[in-house]
Amino acid sequence: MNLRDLRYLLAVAEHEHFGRAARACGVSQPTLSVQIRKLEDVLGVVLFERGGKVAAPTAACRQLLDHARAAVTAAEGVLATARSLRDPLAGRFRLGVIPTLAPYLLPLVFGPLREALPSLELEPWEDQTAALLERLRAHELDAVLLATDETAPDLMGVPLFAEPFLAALPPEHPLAAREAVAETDLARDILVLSDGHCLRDQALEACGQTTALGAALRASSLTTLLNMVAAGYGTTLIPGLAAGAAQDAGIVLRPLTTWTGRTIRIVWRAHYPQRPAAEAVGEVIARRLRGYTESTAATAA
Amino acid sequence: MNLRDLRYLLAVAEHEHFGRAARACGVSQPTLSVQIRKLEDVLGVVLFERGGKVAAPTAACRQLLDHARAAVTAAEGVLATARSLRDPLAGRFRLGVIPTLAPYLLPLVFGPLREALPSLELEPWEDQTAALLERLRAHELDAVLLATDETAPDLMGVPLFAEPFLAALPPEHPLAAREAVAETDLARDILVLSDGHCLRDQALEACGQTTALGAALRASSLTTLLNMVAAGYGTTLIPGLAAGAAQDAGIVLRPLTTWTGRTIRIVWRAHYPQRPAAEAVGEVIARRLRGYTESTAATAA
DNA sequence: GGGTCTCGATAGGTGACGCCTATCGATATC
DNA sequence: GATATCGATAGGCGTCACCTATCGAGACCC
Repeated sequence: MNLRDLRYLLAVAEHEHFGRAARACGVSQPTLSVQIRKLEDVLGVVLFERGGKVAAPTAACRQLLDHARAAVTAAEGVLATARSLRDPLAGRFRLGVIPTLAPYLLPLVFGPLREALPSLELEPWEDQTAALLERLRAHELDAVLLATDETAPDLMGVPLFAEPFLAALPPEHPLAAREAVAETDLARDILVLSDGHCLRDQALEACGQTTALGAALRASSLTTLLNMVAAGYGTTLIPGLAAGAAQDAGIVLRPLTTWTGRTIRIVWRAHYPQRPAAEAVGEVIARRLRGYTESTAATAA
Repeated sequence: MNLRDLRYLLAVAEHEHFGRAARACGVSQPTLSVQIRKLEDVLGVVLFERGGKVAAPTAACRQLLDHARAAVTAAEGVLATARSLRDPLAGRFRLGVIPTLAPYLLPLVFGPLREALPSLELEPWEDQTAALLERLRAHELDAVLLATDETAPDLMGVPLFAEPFLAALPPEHPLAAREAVAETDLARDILVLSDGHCLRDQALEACGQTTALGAALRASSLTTLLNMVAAGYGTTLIPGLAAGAAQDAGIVLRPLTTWTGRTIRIVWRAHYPQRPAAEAVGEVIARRLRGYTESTAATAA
């Protein structure tokens, strides 16, 4: 049994006439006769009483019509839904973003994304790199924004923009008097985020060390870290996009004497079929941040 | 797009694996790969993300699954319903019966019919011959029980039993003293049913006349007629199966000197596809009435 | 790190079947 | 009785779903 057969069944039942039903179906009358006959054989039920003025649906046929109609309607639902899903730049797009980037980047790019990709429903998800990659591989995210460089054979991605690090100092800190700060100068009293944040490792590496002040001071969020710096507990490196938040917290920012920073990439599964969507999202973000990267690079120079 | 394609779609989505889904569908893995690929082309949507450990349904695919499931379920509903309707001796059977027969025959045959054809839901419909034939031709009845002999090219039927006529007399009527009554003796004061009842014409014909007592006395039902006879307004001919009711009304019954009666037939449309059901119903009625016809014939003789 | 296994895609061949046109037989209509 | 209509049948044809065999990519494992 076939969807086509059911369509034929419905047509003949509606027109009560093989010829007209055939015309409605766009086939010849013999075709319809044969197919209905086969359907009757398959079902083991006589569907129409022929020979009178009309081809009258039998009682059995009438009992089947509702099911047949439901099947045809559902099948058309498949086609209609598929048509509405056809645009790869439409639908839900779950984007993972690391916590040291999300609060500062998303407000900048939400507007441009909505404007450039109006049918794409962006659903941000904030988590640390490892968790994001796990969810990405589990098909629970469509793409992620990362600040690390590692590659994997099952993933691919493109860099979007370079984000400089800035020295964050309490106003009364001796280094605050300088125009620019050397990373190694921060090493003495640098505060870092807790384990799992990629920014933690990057800040430590920039300062040329692998341990920082006591674990008790490890902040679990960048906001906490900024507040701790503002309170005079130490210094830190913050990503450039967080500059506004840092200044709001009463922190002095200084560029580093040699440019240091991280590169933000968008990453997706190698087999991800909606690659155009991921690339489009990345493109919008990169375009929005293009001017920013150049200006901060100029400031740091 | 095809029901088969939707079944394949559901299978792959469920197993998240082409090979296992193919085994579940009873086809080879290449078949499934090709068909899914074609379905993706038709829908314009990528359904599965291949290449990882599993063939993961895409977001678009998941949105289509409900529709696909509904279509497949409805199609299976068609098959299941058809299976339950396959027995031609099952289902609703609308049987038209003339009013001078129905009240006396149906109580006799209901039991045997239910016993012999337990899956047949008998739905009686009582009306006069012309109305019954109209409904029969309009497919609103499956068969009718008639007492007339006319045939039509679009109808067919078989005789079931012969029903004798009996003279119905008021107890004080002069003819009540005789063993048997001649039809012509009844002619003087015979009462008949109103227009449209076949029994009216048959009674008049048996008496060799075309008009009866004044139109005002024409009864619209056999029960009324019997009550009028019992009240002494005149005589009449009644069909044998109504004998019990007539005696209950206090009427004297006498056989006719020469056998006279009507033949009850079951009639259906020539193209009626459930002919076996009609024949089976007729057969049960005929068998139930076989002894009856012989015994009354003996009585009359 | 090269052999092995698994998975899905591809190639080529085959049979089934849905479709067509032409025609028939039956029935209704004039 | 001639004509028109309706559904069934016959014969031919092209598509397509299916198969087996094979490939290429990726994971796994001594």
